[in-house]
Amino acid sequence: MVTIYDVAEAAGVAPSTVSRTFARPGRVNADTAERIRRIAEELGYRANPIGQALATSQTKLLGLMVSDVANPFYSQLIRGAQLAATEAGYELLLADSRESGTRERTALERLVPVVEGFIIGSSRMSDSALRNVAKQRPMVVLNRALSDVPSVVTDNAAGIQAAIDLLRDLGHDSVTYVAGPEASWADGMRFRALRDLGGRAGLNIQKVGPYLPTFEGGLSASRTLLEKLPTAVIGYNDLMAIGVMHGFLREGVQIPEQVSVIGFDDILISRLVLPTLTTVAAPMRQMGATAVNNVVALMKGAKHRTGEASVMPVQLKVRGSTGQRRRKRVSPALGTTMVSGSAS
Amino acid sequence: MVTIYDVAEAAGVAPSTVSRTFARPGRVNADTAERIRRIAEELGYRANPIGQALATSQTKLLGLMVSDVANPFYSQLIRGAQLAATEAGYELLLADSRESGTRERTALERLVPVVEGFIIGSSRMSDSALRNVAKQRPMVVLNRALSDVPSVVTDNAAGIQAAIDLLRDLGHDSVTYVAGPEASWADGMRFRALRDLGGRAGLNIQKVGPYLPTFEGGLSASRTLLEKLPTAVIGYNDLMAIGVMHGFLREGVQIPEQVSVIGFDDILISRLVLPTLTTVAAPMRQMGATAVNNVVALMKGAKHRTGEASVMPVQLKVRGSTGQRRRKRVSPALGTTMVSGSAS
DNA sequence: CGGCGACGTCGTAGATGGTGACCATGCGGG
DNA sequence: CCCGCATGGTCACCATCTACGACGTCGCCG
Repeated sequence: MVTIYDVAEAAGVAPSTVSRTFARPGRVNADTAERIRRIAEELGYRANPIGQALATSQTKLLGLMVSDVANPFYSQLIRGAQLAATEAGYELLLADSRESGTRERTALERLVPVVEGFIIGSSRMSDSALRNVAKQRPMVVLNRALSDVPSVVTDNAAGIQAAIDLLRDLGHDSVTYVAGPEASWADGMRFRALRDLGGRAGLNIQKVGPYLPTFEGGLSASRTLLEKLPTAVIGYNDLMAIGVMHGFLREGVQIPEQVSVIGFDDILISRLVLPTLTTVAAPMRQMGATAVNNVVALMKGAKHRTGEASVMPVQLKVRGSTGQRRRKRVSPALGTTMVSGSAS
Repeated sequence: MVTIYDVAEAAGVAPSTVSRTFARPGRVNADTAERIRRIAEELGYRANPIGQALATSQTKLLGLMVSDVANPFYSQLIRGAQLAATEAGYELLLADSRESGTRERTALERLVPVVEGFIIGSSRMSDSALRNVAKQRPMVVLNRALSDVPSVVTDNAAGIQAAIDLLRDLGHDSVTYVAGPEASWADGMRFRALRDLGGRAGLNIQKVGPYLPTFEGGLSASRTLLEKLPTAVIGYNDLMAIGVMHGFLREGVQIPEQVSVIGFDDILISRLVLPTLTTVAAPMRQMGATAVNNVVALMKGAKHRTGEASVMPVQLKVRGSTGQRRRKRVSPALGTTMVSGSAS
């Protein structure tokens, strides 16, 4: 490893001068700077980020904690965060809690001293633990509202409302929610919104779960659901909704003829399965970017206004998994009907 | 931040003693160590990884470069690498080249000084550039054989052979390969294996591409393919194969009745689309773990034997996207037939 | 019983690579 | 003549590790 000392010696200047030519150009004579730069180039000098980190306590590293890297839900989010981070001159340190609050905690403990700030996507930790971590470093949480801690969330209520409107228009009068992880804030939000808004709309709301927020989780849920055979199901996320669909199809239950299914997130697969999945889409990419930009702003000293969260708009993508209610009695209060959506 | 100096002062010992109690237990009296540990605990002391890194040049960080985080192909690989890394006491620094050799290079430049070793999945850089990087740090490449540089690859030839056998058994006499990125080593391997082994088996081999190794890439490819209407298609990876299938289905081409489609990797989606995708499965998780274990071994001083690569076995998963050839003339040389596989 | 060496324990000091506050020098202008 | 500025050197500091050496104790051997 060639250091500033090597360059300094070769150039006949003091180490600090070499440091300055890179760390604060302009602070050193243009000619000398040029010469030093050339010699550094010849010697193949690269500033050692660790030395810099120790001296300036800037690692140029941002942490991103996800609950499951393999979950396609995070694909675009990570991508968006990546882009924004690179843009801001930061590298992303990715950690995976694998749906466990404990693992999340230990991973965090290793991350925190190394990164300048971080983002926690779908935390499985308690509010207080989270608040505690936030005291140590600038941080932004995703899919969770937490006073005192800046957050980026999707408009769950709006998504649920759109889903309710669609289902009512299709003649449904009851909906079963397939719950994801109990520790997930978004899960609670979605179910409560469904219960409240759905109740207000005269819908009968049921709930099964919790299940793992994966395809397998949805598959398990379908076994329970097969006994009740609801006419409409809303899943915590797309992967689960798809698991439910597969469980139904495997048993000969027709979708959307017998059961309508709606998911959350609009991951790529939702457009690839058959029937294609109706889902509440969130701008994941922007979400990741917004989160990164918010931490960076925080690191630059921006103050977080308590209770304020970035709310990302959602959009209901009506596809092939939802359709007119056909089974059993016809709902007395029938809304305006619409064609069984199979468009994208 | 509480440092060893704070602990040392509180315990009435020299800083070096505190350092030793944590860095090399046993080198300090058991009682003193106990006392220091207790005081450190009380003060909430955590060793600063950056100071440690500077002094020992051990960052406990491993780099993992992928060509696209959003590609589900990497999901299980990343997961496997994660687990193995944690197991070995390392953290994973994930970088994304977004299918660009240039981005890969610059990202690498930022990673290299920080990590102790790294893994490059599906590199888009040249062999020489790669060899150059390998000189700086222990590294393992994935899906690429490179003398002098340890690598972990899947048995592409065996996978292709299995695909060929299946297609011949189903009565096919020509196969079109849908190529992925030109810079992908695996792509070249797969096509060459298909050309050579396929030729030997009396198959007529065509090729279209290159296309992006994504769903969209496969969709584009399908537009070209629709003109030729081959009876059998092998895609560079599952995502492309699924893209091709969708392109075909959208135009009313039936799968597998009119065209058989085979992919590579066996990503989750392959089991979820309809028809389910026949594909060459690789043990991605083990691959990630093996790669990590290999770098770690390398870092510990293990010597790499030139030309030697870890070859992961593959397995052909026959599903619903392949079937008996029906269109046009019947092949003169008909192998042993087998039922149109719709099993898992 | 005295002396010497080995060993266990811990402190001192320097090293890691880079930064930045402070200071010294020299020059030009008012 | 003095002031200010541009420039570059000196040195302390960031948090931790470690080679070396000091010191005391113990045991062994003469």
